[in-house]
Amino acid sequence: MKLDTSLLTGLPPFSRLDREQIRQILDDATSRRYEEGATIFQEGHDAERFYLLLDGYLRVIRTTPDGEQIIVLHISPGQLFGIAKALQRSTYPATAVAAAESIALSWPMRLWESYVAQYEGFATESYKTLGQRLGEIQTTLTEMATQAVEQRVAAVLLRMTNQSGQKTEEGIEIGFPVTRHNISDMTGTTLHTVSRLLSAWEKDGIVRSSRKHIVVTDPHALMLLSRPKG
DNA sequence: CCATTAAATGTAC
DNA sequence: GTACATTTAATGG
Repeated sequence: MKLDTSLLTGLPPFSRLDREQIRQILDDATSRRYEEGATIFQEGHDAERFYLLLDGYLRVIRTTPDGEQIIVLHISPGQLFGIAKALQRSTYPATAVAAAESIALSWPMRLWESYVAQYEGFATESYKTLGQRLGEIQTTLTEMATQAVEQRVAAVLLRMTNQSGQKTEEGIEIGFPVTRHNISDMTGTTLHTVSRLLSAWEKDGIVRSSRKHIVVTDPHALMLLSRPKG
């Protein structure tokens, strides 16, 4: 399939490139669709390709030695992922799973160096998003270590609405399917506690939820809940 | 305050 | 009907 150059034109890693350069990059790329729940690549496997998410949402997961899954972060459309080379790694540091049906472009990892060398701004923009992710991971870890469960869950809901929120009549809806179990993986608690919190918040008119689907109807109230005390 | 256990109810395929 | 999501109560650290 011939891909349109408008797919990449506005995106940070390619923002300083002209149409012809983008055309070349797209001709190197493979486009693929992933079902909800499909694994794009696995932690520890050889990093053969790097990716750009065009549509959908991904969960990036790490598995602890005792088999527990931690959701490290989410990837939104327009972001590069699986860029192991930027981390000086030859294997993927985490597993990427499609949280919703998704479409991603990918390139052979050997092109990474050539893009970095050849295209102005590609490296700096990529490292910028990498740095932003590290910051996000760090604040998540700090929250996990210092804040109570209720505050962590509130913070995670807010982060997901910021990353993928879509306005509806009711409020802001998280743009991909999320289960209580997913949220418990993100916050280091249990699905039961998440269920109780969401039920309580629903009664207070802060959220509205159904199966795999959450709408935040009162973001300000959640913001207050994400802060200690209260 | 929160995890665990267990049981019941919903909901999608 | 099966499988999975969600809720709720009970119990204990």
